[in-house]
Parts: sequence; C-alpha cells; structure tokens
Amino acid sequence: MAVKRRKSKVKAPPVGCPLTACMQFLKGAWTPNIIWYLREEPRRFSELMADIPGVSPKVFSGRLKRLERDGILTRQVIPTSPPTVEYSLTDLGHELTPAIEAIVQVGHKLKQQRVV
Amino acid sequence: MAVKRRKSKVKAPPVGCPLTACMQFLKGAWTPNIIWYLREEPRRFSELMADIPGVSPKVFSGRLKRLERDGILTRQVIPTSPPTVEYSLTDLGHELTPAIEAIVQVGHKLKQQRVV
DNA sequence: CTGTATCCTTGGCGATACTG
DNA sequence: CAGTATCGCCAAGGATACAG
Repeated sequence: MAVKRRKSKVKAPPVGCPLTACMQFLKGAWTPNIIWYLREEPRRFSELMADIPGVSPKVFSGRLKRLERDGILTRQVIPTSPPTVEYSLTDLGHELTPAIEAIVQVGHKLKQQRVV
Repeated sequence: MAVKRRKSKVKAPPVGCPLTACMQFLKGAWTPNIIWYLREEPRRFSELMADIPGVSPKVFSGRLKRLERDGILTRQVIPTSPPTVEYSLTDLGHELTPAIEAIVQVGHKLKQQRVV
C-alpha cells in the first residue's frame, strides 16, 4: 500500500536552517546511539540491541526502519542458517558522525566536570 | 508549590553514556536553535521568537523555562518601562556550543549536496 | 513586551507476547 | 535470530485567547 507520508502536522522547527536540517536525522530517543555504534563497522540487530540497553525490539525495529527510509543506513539480510541481518551506515550516515562525535566530546567533558 | 518531578516514565535512553549525557540538553524541538541564537550575545524574548519563526509563545516560554531549570541559560528581567527580559547562556550553555556548531557544519554540507 | 491559561492532538515510546 | 502484533500511556507540542 502506498506508504504515503502524511503532511506531518507536528510543527517543524524552521527548515532551511542548517541546524534543523541536520537535527532531523538525529531526532528520536535512540537515533544518535544507533549511528554511533555503527560508525566503525556494520552490526547485527542483536548486537546493536545489546550495545544500547533498555530499548524494546519493537521500538528498535521501528527506529532502524526510519533510519533506513531516511537513507542513513542499509539493511542487508545474510542467508545464513539462523538468518542474520547486518546494518551499516550509508555515505549519508557517515556524514553525520562528525556531529555525533562532537556531541560525545561534550558529553565527556560534562561528565568530567560532574555536571552530569 | 513543590514541583516535584515525577520519575519520568518516558524514554530512558542509556544514561551514563556521554552521548546521551549531552543529548539530554539538546532534546526538544526548538532547543538547539535557542542555544545557537544565544551563543554570541544575550537576546530578548521577542528577538529570539523572531529568530526562530513558527513557535508559539507558550511553547517557547516552556522551553526557555526548562533550559533555565537545566542551568543552560539565565533569565534576567530588566526593569525598563515596557519590561524587557534578557536571556543569556550560562557556562554550561556555552559548553554545548561546539556540539551545535558541528551539527550546523554537517547541516551546511548536507545542503550543499542537496540531500536536504 | 513578556509571558499564562485552556484545551486538544499526536506520535514516540513502552511492555509483553508471539512468529518465520 | 530478527523481528511483528497489540495495546496503551502520556509528555511534547500546537492554537488561540488572555493578563501583568
């Protein structure tokens, strides 16, 4: 069925602004972590789930689907005998990693200063 | 009135991870933009509203309050005759700007490549 | 000018169970 | 192993009007 994307009634922050342009890909509770854990090498579903504890498979699967739809990552089924699936970043996905790296940097600093 | 904050039943991405530690401050639809537009100099309520079109005063006010509570910015009332209010980043707020700058950088690049 | 008050919608998120 | 199905919550966000 036509997955026609409804005109999101959720008011978008100002598009056209580079900040928002990038943030839209980082939106969502688990999104940055997923990209982060994929930055070096492809990972499988359960590996990612283990990397990012606390998320339910349903939510996780949904997030991965959206990221795939957005062109951030690709999903590849490997026909082994328990089937495995590998997720990896696309070029677009890799473009985002510098931003996330900066966020991680800041996070480290905040932790050092015990502000978190 | 004791605004006791309930143990948020919502989204609990893995805390303790630096990424999430930083992201919690960037969460929310208009948050990064607010910090961004305050990075150089203090701004008044209506200035910020104009910088970031499309947000209603209620939502905007709520966001600013949360940022103040989180220690990202300070609110100073200037007793002029129409009263004006100035918002400025705290030290903590300024710590976040490198991360946002990186995000903006990536946003620029994405726009150049017309992926957005 | 700088916000609050009301009321409402929505989609993100969660838990658990189940399947190819 | 890698997900869906189902059910439901609720905080974030929005529109509009009003207030100090």
